[in-house]
Amino acid sequence: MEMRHLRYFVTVAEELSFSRAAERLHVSQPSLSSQIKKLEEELGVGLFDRSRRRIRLTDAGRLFLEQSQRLFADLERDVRAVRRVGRGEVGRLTLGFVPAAANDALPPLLRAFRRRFPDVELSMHEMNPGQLVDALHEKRIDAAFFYVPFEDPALEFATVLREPLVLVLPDEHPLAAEREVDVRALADEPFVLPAPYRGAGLREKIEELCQRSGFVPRVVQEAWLVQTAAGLTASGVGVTMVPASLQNLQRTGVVYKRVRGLPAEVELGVVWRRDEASAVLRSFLGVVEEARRDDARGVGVRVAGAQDLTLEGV
Amino acid sequence: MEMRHLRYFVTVAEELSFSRAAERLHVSQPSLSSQIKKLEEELGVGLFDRSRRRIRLTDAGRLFLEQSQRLFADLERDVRAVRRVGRGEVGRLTLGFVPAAANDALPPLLRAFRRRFPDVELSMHEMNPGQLVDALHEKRIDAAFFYVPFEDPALEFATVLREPLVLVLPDEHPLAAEREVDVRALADEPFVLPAPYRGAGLREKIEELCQRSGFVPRVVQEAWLVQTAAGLTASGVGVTMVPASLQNLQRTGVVYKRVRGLPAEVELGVVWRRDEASAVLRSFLGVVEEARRDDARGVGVRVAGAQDLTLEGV
DNA sequence: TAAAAATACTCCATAGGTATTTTAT
DNA sequence: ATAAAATACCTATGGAGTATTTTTA
Repeated sequence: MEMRHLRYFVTVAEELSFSRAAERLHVSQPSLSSQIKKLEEELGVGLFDRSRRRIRLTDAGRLFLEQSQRLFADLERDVRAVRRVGRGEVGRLTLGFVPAAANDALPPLLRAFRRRFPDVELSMHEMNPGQLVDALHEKRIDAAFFYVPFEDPALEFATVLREPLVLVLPDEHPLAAEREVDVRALADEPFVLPAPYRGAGLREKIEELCQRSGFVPRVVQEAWLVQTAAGLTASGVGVTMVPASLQNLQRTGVVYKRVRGLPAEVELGVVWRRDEASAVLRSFLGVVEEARRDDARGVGVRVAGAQDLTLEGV
Repeated sequence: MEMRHLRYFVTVAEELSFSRAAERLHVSQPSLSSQIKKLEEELGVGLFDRSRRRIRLTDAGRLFLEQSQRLFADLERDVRAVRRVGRGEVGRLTLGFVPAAANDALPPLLRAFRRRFPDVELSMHEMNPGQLVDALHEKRIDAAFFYVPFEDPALEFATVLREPLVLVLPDEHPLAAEREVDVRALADEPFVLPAPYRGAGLREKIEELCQRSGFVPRVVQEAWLVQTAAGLTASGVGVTMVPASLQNLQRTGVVYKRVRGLPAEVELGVVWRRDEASAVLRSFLGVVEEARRDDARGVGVRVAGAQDLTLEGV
């Protein structure tokens, strides 16, 4: 039995006329007759009573009409649902992120995604960068937000937010009086920095930037959260560096300073499995990409804005 | 979209291999690939992830697999139900009958029908012959039991039970002493008979039989039920004639006598609309026909049996 | 390199069309 | 007599086959 047979049958049953049904179906009346006959033969059941001039449904035909109509309704609903899943409009997306991402980058992205894809269930998981990489490999999460670049043959990334690092000093530190601090002044300072996570954390980015400025930071203390690092700085353990957006945490006892001569910025990225084909993930990456393009109008604006706010704000 | 596409898709999804699925479906692998591709194009949705050596279902494919499997299960169930209706194994059958039929003919027929077609709902309606004919024409009932032959171009009938008429006499009637009564002795007797119903009742049969014996019965009283007629006979209003099976109503005050020279029997028949094609009715008529054939082994046995029971019993 | 899917083409089964007959009112 | 469905026969679309290439592990 083919769908065609059901389509033809339903139309004839609705019209109670082969000729009219044939017209509606854009086929000839004999073709229609022949197909209905085949259907009846396959079912072994007469569906129409042709003994009178005007055909009528048999009891079996009446039942089959109901069932076929329900089948088509179900099928249409099903196809719609499948198409939505295919377009990544429904489903589940599991995201991991480092706490710093939740501060500035994530909220507008999630808001935009929720608005465009309200039927995707979001599941958010805060972890450290090492855990994020493992979770990606083990498919416990679909995408992760942490600091990039991060090289892994199985993973792919895109930059979400680019921002400069700012120096965090105890407020009674000698350099706290300066408007800007030269990077070379930091060579002998004791540093509080995040722990390294096989290349996936902020620690590696900061060390690399310092190295490009000609020194290796002397780490006296490690802290997982940048907030903790700032707290330790306030208590005088050492200086630290945080992404500019973290200045929003108006912590007392510290001052934020732009660093003159620090050559680059850190990039928060979204990372996913290269071979992942999930439509929901594609939807999400689409939203990320679009947000990135909107911001591109002012990479400057946004980054500078954050930076300015920073430097003036504290 | 055709059923073939769904069948093919389900098989590939179950096997997770085009080659194995093609084997199971008895088609070549390229045909299968091409049909699946068409399906994906029509849906606008990728159903399989072919990027790895072993194909996998996409999220949309996984959903579509579930839905297609459910569709096939539904369809199979539906077809089974339609076939049952087509064979007249389920449905509703509305029967009408004259009270006399309920006495002897109907119970074994209904019992046989119920056993063979337990899922047909039976609805029984007791009426007089005129009402039965109207109910048939107006399609309020599917078949009726009353005395035949009955000529109506729209109706068809079959004999269910053939039985002789027996004479009912008040027990102190002069003829009550005889073993058999000669039909000519009845020419001047006052008769209590059922009312005429446009040819559909017992009245016409009895009158016809008497006429063949050379007299017109003098009807002094009409009674709808033969039971009533027998009651009136007991109170001396007149004599009557009833089908032999009615003697089972061992009424006091009357005696039943075989009539010598009465040329024929009356036939209880089942009557239905000639153009009625209902499978349930066909089922019922099939059971009736089979019972008739079973009895045929002894039309004699049954009729004679009833007759003997009659004549000895009272 | 080997196994599996995709592509290129060829063929034929059958859905569909045209002309006509049959049927029911 | 007429409108509608069935029948007979022909056409051609597209499903299926064979041979081959492409892809992935």
